[in-house]
Amino acid sequence: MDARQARTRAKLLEALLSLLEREPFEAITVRALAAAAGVGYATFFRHYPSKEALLDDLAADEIAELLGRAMPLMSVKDSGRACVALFDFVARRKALWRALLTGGAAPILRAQFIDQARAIAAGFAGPPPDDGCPVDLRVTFATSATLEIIAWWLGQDEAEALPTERIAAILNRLAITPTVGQG
Amino acid sequence: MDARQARTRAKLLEALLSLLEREPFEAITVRALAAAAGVGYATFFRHYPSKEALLDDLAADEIAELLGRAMPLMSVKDSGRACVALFDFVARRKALWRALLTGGAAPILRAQFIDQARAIAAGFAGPPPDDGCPVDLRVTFATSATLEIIAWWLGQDEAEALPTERIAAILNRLAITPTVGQG
DNA sequence: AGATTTATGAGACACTGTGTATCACAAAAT
DNA sequence: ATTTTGTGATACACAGTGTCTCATAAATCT
Repeated sequence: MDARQARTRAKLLEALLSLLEREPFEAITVRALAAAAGVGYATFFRHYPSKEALLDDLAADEIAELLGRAMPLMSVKDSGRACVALFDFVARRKALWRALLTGGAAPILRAQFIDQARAIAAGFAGPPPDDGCPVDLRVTFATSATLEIIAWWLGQDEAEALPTERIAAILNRLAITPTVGQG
Repeated sequence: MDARQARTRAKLLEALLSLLEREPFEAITVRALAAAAGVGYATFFRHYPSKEALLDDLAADEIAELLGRAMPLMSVKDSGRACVALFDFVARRKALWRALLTGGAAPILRAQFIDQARAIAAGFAGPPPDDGCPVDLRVTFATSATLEIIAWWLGQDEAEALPTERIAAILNRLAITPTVGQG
């Protein structure tokens, strides 16, 4: 009887996704979540030990897909293109990412996403420059710029489109160059 | 009878500071806090409506002092110097800032600090460039680089000193220049 | 189809943490 | 010395988590 289990889990994931469009993660109680999924309260704990575990499950899917899209671009020496890929990906579930990345909502997942973005940036930034700085500021910049632009965009109206190509050009010029500064 | 009240509040602030060195903000219960301060549980609520209010109080002091130090430097067109001022300030209470800025510990205060740092950076960055990018990436970079370096340093041993002058030079060259890129 | 697993729904329960109210006591102020 | 006011201790209502039990419905197997 795996079909029923899978269906219940799908209902729970869907319910969380739906509730996240209206309220932050912390404000969602397991009872409300179960009710929204049309599932018994105790049933929830038969599938996930806690609310966070459900979020992790959701995030794992999301991040796995993110990796699948960004990875093929990591060999290309074009940071802007990878950022555009990130934008495109996030755009597909704008409401979800708004809930996840803005506000002090879900620091767990936000930290996960930042780590992921950092790893991607580091991947195609290559070895760090020997400029005496303890952290690779090129990676710092690529990551923070990407996140900041996404955050800005998440706050805009639905209609607003990202000026992705222009941003890509700026990032390519600024952030990921063989050496920091005038290169 | 103001002296007693002030003393109690001081005890509470001190206790929070002390507890933050051992556990994240969320893990600290009001009961433990009151006990650590040698104060009755209900007494806490006579001074602060919630745990967050106490944190806000602590943050307000901290940020006010931060402003007093960084403000005088905002007219100077030297981002590195302001960053060094930030470093020096954070260094005075390393344990506190480690608890506040690292991990997913206290997103509220972390967000406050980031906003503050952003405002400072924007102050001496001047008007944003008209490069079509919706956010001022110079500010983004100055803020994130400063935070990242601080975060790195907070993870180091006590003895480790920040290479402030070198970082200042890098920041001056990279981030806050009249126009983005090759200037 | 009928018997047997197995997931589910409903509700009760213990536990923890928050925030409020009460009362007696101690420390100030007059 | 008396009044005022902050404090400590305790009890309480409330909300949310995670566990448990039991009857029921669904899926699997013969």
